[in-house]
Amino acid sequence: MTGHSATPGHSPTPDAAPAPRPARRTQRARDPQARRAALAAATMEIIAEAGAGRTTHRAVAARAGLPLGATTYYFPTRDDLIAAGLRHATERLRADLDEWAGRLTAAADLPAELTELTREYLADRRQVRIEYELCLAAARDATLRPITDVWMNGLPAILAPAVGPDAARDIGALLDGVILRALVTGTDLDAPGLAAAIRRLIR
Amino acid sequence: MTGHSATPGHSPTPDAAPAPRPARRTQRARDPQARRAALAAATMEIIAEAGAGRTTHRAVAARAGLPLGATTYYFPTRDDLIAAGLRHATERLRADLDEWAGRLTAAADLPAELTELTREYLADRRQVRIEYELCLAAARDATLRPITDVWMNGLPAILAPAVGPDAARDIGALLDGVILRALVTGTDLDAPGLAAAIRRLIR
DNA sequence: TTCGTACTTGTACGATCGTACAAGAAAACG
DNA sequence: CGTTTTCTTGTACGATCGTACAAGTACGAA
Repeated sequence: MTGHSATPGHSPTPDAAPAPRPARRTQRARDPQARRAALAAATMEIIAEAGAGRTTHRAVAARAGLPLGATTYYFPTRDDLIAAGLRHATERLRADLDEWAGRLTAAADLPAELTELTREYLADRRQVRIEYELCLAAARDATLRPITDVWMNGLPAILAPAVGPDAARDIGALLDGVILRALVTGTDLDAPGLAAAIRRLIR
Repeated sequence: MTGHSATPGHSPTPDAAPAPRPARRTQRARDPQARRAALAAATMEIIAEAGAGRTTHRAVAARAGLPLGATTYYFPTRDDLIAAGLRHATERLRADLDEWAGRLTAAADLPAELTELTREYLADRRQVRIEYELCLAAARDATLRPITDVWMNGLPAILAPAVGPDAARDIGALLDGVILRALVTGTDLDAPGLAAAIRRLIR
């Protein structure tokens, strides 16, 4: 994070001499809800790129194109900021899972369809990284655990009606591991191998 | 990381006035190799507790009971420090895996023994956290990937002779996922469920 | 023993951080 | 309309960071 580009249009000299004539200030149109969402989305991106531990108010502000004060107004502490970014990521995951539920219930060959969905999920490694960043953050900070509920139980809940609760849980764990390995090695998914493993777990 | 305890016995006033009389300085006995190892071990601990992104030279120095300059002498940049900590963690993992290999080849019931080993591995959550911290760091920085080799291929290599390469890989991924889920939820392992899943993956 | 190298330690500098806050502008409300 | 509240923005402060370095000590080679 050496030398992050300056936020355009803001104070050119942060710690300068106090100007006795403040003059007029321009503000943009207000939309607090959208602003909060934009900040959460920007935070999510920074977490994916730099990691939760290296995510700062200033980096988020620069990414969102907003002044520093905007981040601290909506998320006063760094913990607030991180939590918002992670929560935003799980909301996106929830949306993905809704699509998964639809395609899986309509699929003739469930293991094949699940494998294909995994392949598509792996296309955006940045998104995947955040999920694991969330896991690590939750492992360290128990107050974040409610956010991980979607991640932990989302897929098993979808699969359980079709394959039973035990197999659903096993497949969920298997997918977590497979995705993690693809993430670390940077390699593509071994689709036939995954489909075969899923079939074995079903029975 | 607010208010980390001061390193004992060192400079009481870091940025003080320059003393014209430096007086005598005491140094402890030298053992560069041991020092490097102690620093790597301390780094590993800090990574487990604070995360790789929040690991600093100063925190490591304080943990090791050494002056700041000791950390920057052996690991000049932060990246060097993190890499050393992660490498140290994989060396410890390698030692664990050697024990795993012995017990697994001697086991009458491989799935049961593997489940028991996993249960024991989960006893030290700090160690587990580092492994996943390593995964995330490697996912972001490709130069760290060689360090992850033990983690990725260690267990499958042990299992392959007994169950074949495909099942070995699947079981490795399943275990990664199961461990991750236990880490995040903070719950204990579902031993019977895991053993059953392993058996299904073997055939 | 002398010398050179490797190591130790304390200190320093500039950058960046979390967080706080005052001054103003928009919107909500009466 | 005026007032109150909410939001915006720029700026500031003290702490901590990565990194560099000079001065000094231990130790192996000669």
